[in-house]
Amino acid sequence: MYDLRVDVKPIETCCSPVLTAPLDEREAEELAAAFKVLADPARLRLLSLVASAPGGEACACDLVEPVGRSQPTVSHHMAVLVEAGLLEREKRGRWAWYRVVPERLAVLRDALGPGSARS
Amino acid sequence: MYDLRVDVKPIETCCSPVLTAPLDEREAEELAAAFKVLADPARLRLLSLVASAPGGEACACDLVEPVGRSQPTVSHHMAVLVEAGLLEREKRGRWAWYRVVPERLAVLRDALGPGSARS
DNA sequence: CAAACTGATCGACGTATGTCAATGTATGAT
DNA sequence: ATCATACATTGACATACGTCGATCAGTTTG
Repeated sequence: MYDLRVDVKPIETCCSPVLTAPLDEREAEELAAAFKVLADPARLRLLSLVASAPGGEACACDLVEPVGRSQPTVSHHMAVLVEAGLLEREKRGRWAWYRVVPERLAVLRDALGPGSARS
Repeated sequence: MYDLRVDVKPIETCCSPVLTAPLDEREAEELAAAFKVLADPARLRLLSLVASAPGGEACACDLVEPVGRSQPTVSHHMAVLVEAGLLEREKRGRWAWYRVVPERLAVLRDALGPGSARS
């Protein structure tokens, strides 16, 4: 069950904070599906690799080696991240370039509660 | 593999933001394990039920029916949440009372990036 | 002590998921 | 056209995980 299109369209429309009110089953399933995407080491590493790449974008060809997985596995995870709205893919020639969608991460962060008191 | 004690002791010591620098395999595994705990609808509902309970605490006996799972399943999920440091358990007589540990959730939220600009 | 109740543990089962090798499919170069 | 490259897709496999029924353990009441 990899149909993790967690409502990628309305990027602000999701998930009241977990601590505010009891979630119903539907809300909980959506939020859980979103967190499931982040609940894998390879995907977290790929996400952070793209995020910290020069220019904010990274070529898939530069991800396979640092993440230590096979090329098909990387391709699989990138597809999951794109489908979840956390990454954008742009194909240039025979290369695939990825960029993070920070607003999407922000939605998940906000679901964990009110903004933190950062120093 | 339910050994999800994601370093429950040093509650502030975890996980540089995903977008800041590339995560190594170890960091990624820890963060992924933490998110995995949140990546289940039943656990999210239990968490939100406890969070929004009067007095900030809830008895396990009041969670089984609203979450729509069997008693053993609820007990299992509560154990996972406690082990991850997201909940505290206190046994009173034959009842088990749970309280959320907001600092723990804050750590995960911060891992998703800098504090958001809430309106 | 016996009975009742709350919650934890165990065992089993079905499904989901991460991984890779093999293969397919565009795109660019010779 | 032919070949090489970059990435996606497929198939298979092992493991992880959510779920429940049955049972166990501790506590309170009669």
